[in-house]
Amino acid sequence: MTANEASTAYLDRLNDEQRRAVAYGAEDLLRAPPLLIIAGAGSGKTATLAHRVAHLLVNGIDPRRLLLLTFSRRAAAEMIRRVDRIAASALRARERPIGEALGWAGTFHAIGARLLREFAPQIALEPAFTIHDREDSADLLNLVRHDLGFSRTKQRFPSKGTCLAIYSRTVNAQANLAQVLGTSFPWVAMWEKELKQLFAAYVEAKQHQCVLDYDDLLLYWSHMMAEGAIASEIGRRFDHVLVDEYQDTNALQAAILLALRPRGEGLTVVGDDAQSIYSFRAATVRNILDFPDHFTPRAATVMLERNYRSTQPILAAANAVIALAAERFTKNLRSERHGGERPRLVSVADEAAQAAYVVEKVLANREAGVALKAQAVLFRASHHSGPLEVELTRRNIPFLKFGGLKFLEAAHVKDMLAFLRWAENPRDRMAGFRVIQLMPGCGPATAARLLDRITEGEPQAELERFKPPPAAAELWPDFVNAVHVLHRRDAAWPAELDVVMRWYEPHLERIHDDARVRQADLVQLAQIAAGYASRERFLSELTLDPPDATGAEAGAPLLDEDYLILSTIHSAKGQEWKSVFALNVVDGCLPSDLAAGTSAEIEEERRLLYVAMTRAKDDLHLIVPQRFFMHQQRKNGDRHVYAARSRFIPSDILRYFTCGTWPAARPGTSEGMSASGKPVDIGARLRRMWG
DNA sequence: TGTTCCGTTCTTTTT
DNA sequence: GAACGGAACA
Repeated sequence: MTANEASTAYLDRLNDEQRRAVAYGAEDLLRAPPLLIIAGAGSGKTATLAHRVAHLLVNGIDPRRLLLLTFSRRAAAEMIRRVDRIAASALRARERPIGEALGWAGTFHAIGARLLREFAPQIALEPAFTIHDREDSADLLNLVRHDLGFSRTKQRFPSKGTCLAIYSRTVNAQANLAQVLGTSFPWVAMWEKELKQLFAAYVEAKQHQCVLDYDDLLLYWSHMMAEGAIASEIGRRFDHVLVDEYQDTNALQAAILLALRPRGEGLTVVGDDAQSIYSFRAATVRNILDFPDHFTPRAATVMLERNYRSTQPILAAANAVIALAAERFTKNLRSERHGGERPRLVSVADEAAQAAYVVEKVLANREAGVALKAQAVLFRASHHSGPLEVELTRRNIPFLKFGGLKFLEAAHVKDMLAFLRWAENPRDRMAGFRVIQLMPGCGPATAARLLDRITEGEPQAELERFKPPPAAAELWPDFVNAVHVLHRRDAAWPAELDVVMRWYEPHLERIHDDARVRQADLVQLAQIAAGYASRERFLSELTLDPPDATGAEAGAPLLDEDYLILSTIHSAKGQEWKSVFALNVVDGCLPSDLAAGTSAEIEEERRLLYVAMTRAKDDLHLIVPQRFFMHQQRKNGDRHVYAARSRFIPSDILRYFTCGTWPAARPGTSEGMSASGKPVDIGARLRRMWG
């Protein structure tokens, strides 16, 4: 079908700038010059990108020749859904959803993994490689650190987590170690020589074990793109490459992209520098700023500055917050939605009162017809929602929490996955190391000894021949048997998971007192597993796209029900809700005092608050607990800390907010609810005199 | 020699 | 609340 037969009514729904972005390069869509779209919060960014994709498809671009790089799997799925809808209205007589044929949509890491498996033979890589998540990588690094004797140094050597962070930043920022230590980790700079040695040994260990970590997926891909023949083969596969959330990509990802489209033809990137919140992952705003100048002639830029999401007062407050940023590149957004109330800045006594406030307002909203799903509670760190979760559970309010992935980090889930990964790749030493130590009486030394034998000899024979410690003798045959069943692939997928589960059950009960609770997680794991075609797909995709939400009741699928959204601000990116509550808008939480080191870090925290505020459509509440609980204060132990309103909301922008305390001091005021018998908080009033 | 247990330390955000 | 390191125990 050609464009002439298709309806272009979808273009009429867009504003001028959006339409320009969507139809850019119309003269010759196969050689469209590079395009940068700067899309402010709520400016219809996703819609614009989806329209551009649909527009390309409607105009005859083959969906299989389109590469769509998104920030998360969720974003990719949403994009495909929208493209389908738009294309459907344009191509009336279509047979099946055209978006489904968009085979190449996903994160940089997921696409990298897929290309690497395919091109493995050409780059001397074992195609059955397994992928280490962050914890696995840190554990392996720790083992290597031990072997090199760095765990027994006189002065304290950086922890495994710090080592991994240094390694990761060096790789992703494409910088050298000394540079990274100097700017980001000055307190461990004296270990440069040892770190270099450690990383060399780490790389060797990974290669020996046929495992790749997250960074390797990009690093191998990038090196593969340096090989002219392979690079042009991969580049030729795609007519168009579109990248979402470009402000949160790093130097390595930019290098891959440029290698993929050296002249920029068919390249579209979308982002907003005011929403860059991933510099801790080495993302750099330079990618988006320098993009136009990478090409001759320069890439075209389209700015989307009309906000369709938030009411004018909400946007005015958000603009006021971001206007105080030290450095900005985009102008203030204009709201297309007039009327509405100013956002509320609410003082509450402590975190318990904060939870009570949220629950009360959320329920009131629901009474007024706003579904729970249309309301979200956002916070800086995953554990900030703890007291609220308790309160929601107590009052039987269902919720879904995004961010702070605890499901895959739970020991029992990791145990099961390690068993599967070890079967998939017997050289994956970390997996085997973990599994063997589940047997009673087997510690690190026994596990290492057995793994050495397995690597040297015939794995199955060595496993049978091995003389286990007395404590493990009884359970040993079952163990050997389970390993063999999986290794020989006697049971089909996902039945293999049952085999592992049957083997694991007695160990679960022996190791954990709360085995029953954990058992429920494993049932959920089995449900997830059933959705994947093979063991290999399950393992890779679970590592790269972990389930990002956890519910109140483990396992209960909440699909049709209504539920409140809880989310870290990071995980809330790209989303919107009618009502938004931001927790702990106090110094120490936002900005987090862990990120208050450099001014660049502070600026990123400011953008975080901006991102949180711009998620709201109609109704926004920023909550300021006067007192909150801190764990393990240095020397003094746990204690309550008196907090101040976030420095990102100084007095001179308070006029953009409706300020108040809750519960209200006197009945009959605008906030007046349940003031029954509460003491009048004179102190709070006095503080407000200066607020 | 290797495992388990106990006390101490530190706790962000995520592919 | 878990993760690490050292000490007691098999």
